[in-house]
Amino acid sequence: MKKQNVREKIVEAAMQVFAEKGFFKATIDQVARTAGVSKGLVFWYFRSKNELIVEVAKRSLPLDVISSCLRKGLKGKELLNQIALEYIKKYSSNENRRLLFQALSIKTVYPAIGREITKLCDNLLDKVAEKAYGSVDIDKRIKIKIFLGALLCHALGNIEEVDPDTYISKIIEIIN
Amino acid sequence: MKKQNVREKIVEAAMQVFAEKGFFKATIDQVARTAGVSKGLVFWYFRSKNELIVEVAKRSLPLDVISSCLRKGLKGKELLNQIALEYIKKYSSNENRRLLFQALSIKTVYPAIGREITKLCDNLLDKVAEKAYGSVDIDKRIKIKIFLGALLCHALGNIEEVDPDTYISKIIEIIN
Amino acid sequence: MKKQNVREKIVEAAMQVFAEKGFFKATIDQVARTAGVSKGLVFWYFRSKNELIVEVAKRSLPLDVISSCLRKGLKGKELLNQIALEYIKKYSSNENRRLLFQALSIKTVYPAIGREITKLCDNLLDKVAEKAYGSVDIDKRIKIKIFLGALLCHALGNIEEVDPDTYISKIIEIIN
Amino acid sequence: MKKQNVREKIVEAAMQVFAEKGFFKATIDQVARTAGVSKGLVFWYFRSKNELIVEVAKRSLPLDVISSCLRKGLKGKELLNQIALEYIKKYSSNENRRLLFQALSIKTVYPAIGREITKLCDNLLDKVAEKAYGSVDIDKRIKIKIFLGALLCHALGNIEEVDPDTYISKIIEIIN
DNA sequence: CATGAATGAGCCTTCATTCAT
DNA sequence: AATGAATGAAGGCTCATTCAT
Repeated sequence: MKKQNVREKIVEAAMQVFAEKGFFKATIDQVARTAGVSKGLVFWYFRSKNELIVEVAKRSLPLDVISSCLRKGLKGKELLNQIALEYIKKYSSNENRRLLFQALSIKTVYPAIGREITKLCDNLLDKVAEKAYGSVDIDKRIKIKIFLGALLCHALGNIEEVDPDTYISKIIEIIN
Repeated sequence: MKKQNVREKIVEAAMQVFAEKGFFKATIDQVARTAGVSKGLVFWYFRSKNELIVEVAKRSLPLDVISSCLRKGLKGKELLNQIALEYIKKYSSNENRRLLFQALSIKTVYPAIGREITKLCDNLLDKVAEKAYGSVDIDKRIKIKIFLGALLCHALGNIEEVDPDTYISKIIEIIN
Repeated sequence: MKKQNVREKIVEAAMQVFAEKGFFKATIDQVARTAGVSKGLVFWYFRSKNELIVEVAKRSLPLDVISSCLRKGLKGKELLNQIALEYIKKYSSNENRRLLFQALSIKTVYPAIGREITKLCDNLLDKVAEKAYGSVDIDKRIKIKIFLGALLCHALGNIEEVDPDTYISKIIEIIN
Repeated sequence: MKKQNVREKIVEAAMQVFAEKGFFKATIDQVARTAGVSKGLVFWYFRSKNELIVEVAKRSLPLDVISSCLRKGLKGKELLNQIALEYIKKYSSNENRRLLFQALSIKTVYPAIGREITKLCDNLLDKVAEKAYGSVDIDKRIKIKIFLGALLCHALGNIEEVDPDTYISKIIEIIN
C-alpha cells in the first residue's frame, strides 16, 4: 500500500516534469525532487528512465478514455458523445496535452508505445465503429478515424478558442 | 551556391538522423557523419543544435503544403482536394511522418515552432476556410479543423491500411 | 551454531561471486542473492564490504596449506611434498585460483591482506626452510622462495597442461 | 605526433593512478587530473575505462621483457640471465609490481588480458625453452616454468631483502 | 570553409550503507 | 536476526560547443 503510494507519487511527479521539460530534457533529479524522494529511489521503482518514460507515455494516450467508454456499454451517438466529452476533458489540461504529442512522437523509438498506439488505432477503433454504427465496414472505419482525428487536432490547438460542446456536437453531426 | 549545397546536405542528414533517433537522442556527430562533413562544420552553418532542430521541425510541418496550394489560387473542393493529396504525399514517407509528430511535441519548448504551429492553425486555417467555402464562420472553421485533424490522424497510423484516394474523397464528402 | 551457518553461507557465496566478478565489480546484492539471504543480513555479519573482502582474501591465500603442513610435524622432502600436494589441490579449483591472484593484487590497498602475505613470505618461508633443510641460510631461503614461486606459477597457468605429480617431483628434485 | 604524446601521457598517468588505487578504485577523474587533461579527452583516446585498463594491464605484464630478449638472439644461460635481469629491473618499481598482480588478477574477466597471459605462458615459454636448451621437452618446459615462477615470486615480495644478482645466479644454477 | 582535438557541464545509473519495521 | 525500502555520494560516459590550425 505504502509501496504503491510512493510509486504513484513518482509517476505523477514525472508527468508534471516531463510535460514541462520534455521527456529528454527532463532529468531524474527533477522528478525525484518534485516527488520529494531521493534519486536512488526512483531507480528502485523503475529500472531506468526509459521505463518511467514508457509508463508516463502510456498514461498520456487516450486509451483509457476509449476503453472506459466502451466498458460502459454505450452505443451509437451516445458512445461517441461520451468519448468526445471525456477526451476533451482529459486533454483540457495543458500537461496531458503536451504529454500526448510527446507520446505520439516516440512511438518508433519505444516499441512499447508503438504497440499501445497500434492497439488504439486498430483494435479499439474497430470496436468503437462497431458499437457506434452496429457494424463495421471500410466506410465506418474511416468515419471513426476522422472522429478521432478531429479530437486529436483539437488537443493540438488552443482549446479555449472554440466552445467544446459546439465542437463535439458538430463533429458528431458531421460523421453521422 | 556551394554554400547552399553543404547547408542543404546537412539539413537532409539531420532530417534522416532526427527521424530515426529523435531530436534529443540524435547527436551532431551522427548528423555530421551522415552528411559526410566534420562536426565543426555543422556549427559553421548552424549556431547551435537547437537552430538545426528548429530548421528541421519547420520543414516537417505541413505549412509548405498548405501555402503552396493557397498560392495556386485554387478554390472550393479543388483546394481541399489538392491539400489532401499533397499532404498525404508528403507524409507517405516514414521520415516525414516521424518528424511531424516530433515537431508537434516540442512546440511548448521551442517558441519558434510554437509560432509556426499557431500560424498554421489560426492564419492558414482561416484562409483555407475562406477559399474553400467563400466565407468564414465558426461552422466553417470547425469543418476545416476536422479536415486537418483527419489528415493528421492519417499520418499517425499505418498509411497502407486505407487507400489514400478513398480516404480523401470520403473526408471531403463528409465536411462539405 | 545457526549463526555460524549463516555467516559461512555468506562467505561461501561471496567467494563464488567474487571469483566470478572480481572483488570490486561484485556487489553485495549478488552475494546476498547467491547466499539466499537479504542484503541487510550481510551487513549484520560483516560491518562492511571490505570486511567481507578481507575475509575472503585471507582464505584465498595458501597460508592454511602451509600452516597445516607445518603443524603435522613433517620434515625434509616429506614436508615440501605435502605442501606441494595440498597447494595444488587447493588451487585445482578455478574459484580459488582466481581468488588467489585477486588477493595478491590488493595487498597494498588492504593492510590486513598485506600483513598476511608478509607473514607468508617471511615467517612461514623461514619455518619451512628450517623444517625442510634443518637449518636456514640465504641459500635455503632462496630455494624455498623458488619452490613457492613454482607453485604460484602453476596456479597461474592452465593446471591441466602438466601432470601435477610430475611437476611436484620435478620441483622438489630441482631445489634439493 | 602530438596525438601520440597526449595518448601516452594519459596511459602513464593511468599506470600511476591504477598502481596506487587499483584498477577499480581509481577514477577517470584522477587519471585525467594526473595527466593534466580534461576527463572528456580520456574518452577521446579510449572508448571506455575498460579499454584503458586493458592497455595498462598489457604493459604491466613481462611480455615485453621476454620478447625483447628473444629478439636479441641470445641463447643458453645468456638468455635466461638477460631475461632475469630485465625482469627484475622492470619490477624493481613498486608501480610495475602492483600493476603486474592486478593484471594477473583480471585475466578471467578481461579476455584481452587472458589472451596475453596465455601467449606468455604458452608460446613464449616454449620459445624460451628452445633457445635456452636447444630443444623442448616436458622437462625443459617445467624448468622454464619454475624459472618464471621464481621471478614472479620475487616480484611479489619485498625486493630489497635479497640481492638481485645473487638471486638470479642461484635460480639459473638451479634450473640448469 | 573545414577539421577534429579539447573542454566541461551534466546526467543516468550503481551501490554500499542505514534503518524502520 | 532478518528484511527491503530509502538514501546519497560518486563515477562512467555523453555530447554540445569552442578553437587552434
